[in-house]
Amino acid sequence: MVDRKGAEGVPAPPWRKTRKPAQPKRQLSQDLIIETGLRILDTEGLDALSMRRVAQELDTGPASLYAHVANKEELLELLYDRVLGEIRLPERDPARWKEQLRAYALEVHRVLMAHGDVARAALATIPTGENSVRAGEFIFGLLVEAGMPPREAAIALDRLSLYIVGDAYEASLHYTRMRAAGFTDKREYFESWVGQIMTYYRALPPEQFPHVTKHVDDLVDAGGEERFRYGLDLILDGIEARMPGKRA
Amino acid sequence: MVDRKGAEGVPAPPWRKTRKPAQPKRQLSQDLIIETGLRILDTEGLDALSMRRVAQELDTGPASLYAHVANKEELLELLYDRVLGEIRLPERDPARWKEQLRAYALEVHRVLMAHGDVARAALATIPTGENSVRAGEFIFGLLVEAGMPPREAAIALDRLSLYIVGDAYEASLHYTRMRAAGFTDKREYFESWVGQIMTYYRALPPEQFPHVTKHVDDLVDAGGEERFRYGLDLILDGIEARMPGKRA
DNA sequence: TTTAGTGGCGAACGCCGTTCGTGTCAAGTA
DNA sequence: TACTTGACACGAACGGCGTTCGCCACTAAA
Repeated sequence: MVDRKGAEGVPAPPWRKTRKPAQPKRQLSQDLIIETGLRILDTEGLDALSMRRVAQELDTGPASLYAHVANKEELLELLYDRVLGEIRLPERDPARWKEQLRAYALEVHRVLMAHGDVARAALATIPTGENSVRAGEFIFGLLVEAGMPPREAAIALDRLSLYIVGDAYEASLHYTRMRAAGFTDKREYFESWVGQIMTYYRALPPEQFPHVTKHVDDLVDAGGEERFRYGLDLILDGIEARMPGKRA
Repeated sequence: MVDRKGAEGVPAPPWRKTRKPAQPKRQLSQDLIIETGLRILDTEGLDALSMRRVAQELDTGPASLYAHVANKEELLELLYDRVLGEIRLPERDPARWKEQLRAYALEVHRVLMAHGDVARAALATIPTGENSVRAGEFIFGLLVEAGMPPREAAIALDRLSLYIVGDAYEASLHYTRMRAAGFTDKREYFESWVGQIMTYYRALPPEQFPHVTKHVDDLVDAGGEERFRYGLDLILDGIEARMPGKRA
């Protein structure tokens, strides 16, 4: 009551707790919470994303968040959909469905990877957000318009999504593990952790595991992007083979 | 020091706490802990699997477990490998590699599903346990002996594993969600939860989402096993197309 | 000026994983 | 037989979590 703008020049008496520094305390809102959550997710990872942490960032207590967000799970869903909002979809062209499907998959993968840990929140969710519906309409429509029976197109969409998110999820686990171990450099982490595994594999009895022991390097090599593309093409080729009108 | 066997006839003074009832207190061991953990995982799900819960089941405090298990993560890895121990592998026959690969995938999937939630622990792990190495040797050897270059076989193995575990993981999330919502019957859950989603989808503006709104039933139908097989065949066909010696 | 209503949030509840220091007892040694 | 030693067991506590309850300060209406 006493702290008014005009009094700013005079220091407040020290016994009066500065309850609210003159600033009008910017309003909480779901949007603000989401943005803050996303920032934490990007810079500190999913494990650091607690309601308390978000509240702290907003200079308040955790209880305040529950007026705008039902619970943590809902917050994660909102975060996921926010991230999905970053994917850009081209004009649909059923004649080039395979090409477009591939580009879409790579785009989603890219976006998920760009937000390190969000995939870990994603897999735990059944997508109902606006942006994920939009993406669903794109893919599903593409396949249907290319001639695939709707039921089959639905399954194909589901499998493709599972693959994309699953891969991103796995990658984010490595990322998390790396951070937990205190590494900041990918190369360092790789050499430390993966090195251990390689040593272990090499120490296995060769008569019992001839192939594994002989090709440790190939097995253990992370090579993320290449692996993702390989599996993606596996799936796309499979879909193509099942597409009616294809030589069949 | 005072409680001796000979004094058993005399009731202990009430102020002396009966520290240890005569029973020799069966020994803790890593194996016992794993079995207990697995039982909890099967009957109550991953969310109920805490160190405290395991300890309670063993009539002790959580601290006691740490003598046999480094931490919770290690316990989960051990649980996962224990479950993998249940998969049965046939004699390897490279001539029938595709058939065997398919059977293997279905077997692993079956075992993971049988232990409801274990897949949720699995995806968070880089497999180093004895049983997972054994499985790896089987698949990898099969592909290599069928003529696939080792590097490619390694990637194929990786992608296939990701798919299997990813699908089981997703299924276990539904399972968990179902339990959390208090349903015990699959049908009930399906109709309640999935029904909501269908209502939501149907309420979307048709001009913006023509395909999704028209085929809600196909999109939302869970149909787990069928979907898994569809994606599996997608992948296997893709691998076959890349197998040297195939017409190619 | 009083009142009613509402959003913000401090404090607390009951969980969690993990650690520390002590208690207990069996086996080995004198 | 008496003592020492070492390994195991574990109560208690630490610092974190998600979530709820009920009060408080404030605004808008009367």
